[in-house]
Amino acid sequence: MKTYNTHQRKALIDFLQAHSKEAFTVEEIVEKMSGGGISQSTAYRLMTKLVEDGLVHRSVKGNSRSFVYQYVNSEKCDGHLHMKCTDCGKVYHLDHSVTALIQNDIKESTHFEIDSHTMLLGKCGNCK
Amino acid sequence: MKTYNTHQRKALIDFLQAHSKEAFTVEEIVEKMSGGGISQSTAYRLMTKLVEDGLVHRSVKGNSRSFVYQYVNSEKCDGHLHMKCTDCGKVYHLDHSVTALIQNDIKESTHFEIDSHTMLLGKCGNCK
DNA sequence: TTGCGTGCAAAGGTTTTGCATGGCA
DNA sequence: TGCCATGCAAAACCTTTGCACGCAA
Repeated sequence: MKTYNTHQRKALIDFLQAHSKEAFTVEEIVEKMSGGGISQSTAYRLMTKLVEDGLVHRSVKGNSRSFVYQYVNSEKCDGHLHMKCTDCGKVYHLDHSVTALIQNDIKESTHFEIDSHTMLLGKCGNCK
Repeated sequence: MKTYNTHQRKALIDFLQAHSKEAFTVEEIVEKMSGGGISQSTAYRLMTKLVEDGLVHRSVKGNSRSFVYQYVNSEKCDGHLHMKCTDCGKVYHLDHSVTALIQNDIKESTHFEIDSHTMLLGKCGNCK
């Protein structure tokens, strides 16, 4: 199955990369990309693929039954921990230094080696 | 607002407690409780309350847009983090002191408050 | 007896899909 | 030119809600 590099696909990836510190619903993406011209169904179809490819992370938005998407290239995320806000779904990256600090705390007391796929859950500064 | 201890409520909690190592969709719960006689709408309404009350944990089922529910009384798990070995699957509990250390590390650098539902992934001392 | 809880069926919101058309390689 | 991607609208899916009745306290 070939994958065409269409205008919509390029525009969507550009948008997500440019706002990689935010998490959006598909509705928001379509709205904010109104200049980029992408339909809702295409957006849904592309998001599914991007999630499968590990370029985008999907999480539940608050207590709703909709999802938010965020550009989080899993290849580039090795070596540091991530935190996900259980309210807004946004994913944050922890510094390597803090990651190392935590890994050491745990290793010293338990001999357990946490890996960086761990997603720390909680509430971010904006949602508290 | 009073809370009546109805037959349906009792039966639902009994069921979830008895299967606290499994996670179910509401559909599955209604089906498996067919003897217990609970309607889907009541099940949804009760699950919402039990999640709010911290007796039940809700998570997304795979890639679907439905949720699974599991009895995980947060009172008994609060205050410390959990680690799951990706090799043997065993879940370990971190000491309060180490938990606090980690929570502080993160809070100081990011204002993010991690909660104890977080499951730290990695390899335990036995599996390395 | 009071008023919250329940069940049914209908509504609601989000995501997926069928089909004809468009456009990349 | 061949075939995947797109857009539209309709369908599907899961969950929530309105309403009348039932039942716990």
